[in-house]
Amino acid sequence: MATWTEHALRRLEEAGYRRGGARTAVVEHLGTQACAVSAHEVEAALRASGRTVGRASVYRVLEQLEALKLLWSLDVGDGTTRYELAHPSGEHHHHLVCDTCGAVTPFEDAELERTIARVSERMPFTVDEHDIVLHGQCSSCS
Amino acid sequence: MATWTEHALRRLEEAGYRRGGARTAVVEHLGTQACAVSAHEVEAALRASGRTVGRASVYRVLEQLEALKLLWSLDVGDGTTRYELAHPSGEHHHHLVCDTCGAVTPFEDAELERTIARVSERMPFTVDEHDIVLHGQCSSCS
DNA sequence: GTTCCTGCAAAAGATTTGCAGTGAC
DNA sequence: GTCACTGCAAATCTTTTGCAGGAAC
Repeated sequence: MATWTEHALRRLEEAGYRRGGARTAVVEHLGTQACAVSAHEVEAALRASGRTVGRASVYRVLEQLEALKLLWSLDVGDGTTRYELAHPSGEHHHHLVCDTCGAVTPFEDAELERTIARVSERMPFTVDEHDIVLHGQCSSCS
Repeated sequence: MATWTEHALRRLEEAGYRRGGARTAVVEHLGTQACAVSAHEVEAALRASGRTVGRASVYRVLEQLEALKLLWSLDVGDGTTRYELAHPSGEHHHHLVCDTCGAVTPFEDAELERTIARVSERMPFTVDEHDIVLHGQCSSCS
C-alpha cells in the first residue's frame, strides 16, 4: 500500500523540491493524522516528539502541500486554518463541530457526495472542492 | 414587510440591550447587505458613509448579533470571518468561492437543503447550522 | 445616578516575510 | 559552488480586551 506520506514525498520531488529535513518531518507527521490539524498542532506535536521544526517552516510546508493539492484546507470557525490529507483515491470526509466544546468529528455520507456532485454541475463555476461543516452540539454537550 | 433591520432591533431590545448609536448604525448597514460581509467591510462602509464606528464596536455588535442568532458566521478561507443575515423565515443560501479572484457568489439549492436535513438527522449530534462552501474557478477566471 | 455603550489604544493570536546561515545536489 | 531550505525574529493582519468618558434609562 502506498501511504499518503510516500505519495506526497514523491510528488514533492517531481515538483522539483529538494529533500529538506524539516519538510520531510512535517510530511511524515501529517501522514499519521486521521483528521484535520492546524499548523500549531503540527508544530507542537513535532516539538513533543523531539523533532522541533520552526514555525515558519511548518506554515511554508503546509502552503506547498496545499498548492500541490496534497492537502485541503478548511476552517471550522475557531480562528485557525486546518489541513486535511488529500488522498489520491479522492476519498474524503466532512466535519461536525460542537460549538460548545469545540470537538471536531469527521463523517462521511455517500448520499451527500452524490448531491454535491449534481449541484456542482449546475453551477456557472468549475468546482474543484467542497467544504461542508455541520455546527451544533455533540452528544456530551447537548 | 418586516425588514431584517427592524426584526433585529426588536430582538436586541427584547434581549435587554439599550439603544446605542453605534449598534443601530451597524444593524442598519447590515440590513442592506445581500451576502456575507466581514467586520472590516462593515467598518469601511460605515466610515465611507460618514458614520464612523470604532472597530471594536463593530466586532462587539457582530458578536452580539451572532449570539442572538440574527447572523450566521462563515469562513470562505480568506482569513476573515464573514457574517450573513439570518432571516427569520429560515431562508438562506450557500457560497461559491473563486480561488483565483476571490469572488464570493451566493447560491441556493433545494435538493441540497433536503439532503443536508436528512444527513443531519443521522448524526449523533444536534445540528443547528450547516456551512457549505464550493471552491473553484468562476466563469471569468476559468 | 447607575449601568450600559463606545472609541481608543494596547494586547493577543495566527500567519507571513526578511534575512543570514546551512544543506542538498 | 549555486540555489534551495531552514530557523529566528520582526512584521502584518484579524480579532479581543482594558479602560475611561459619554449616553441611555
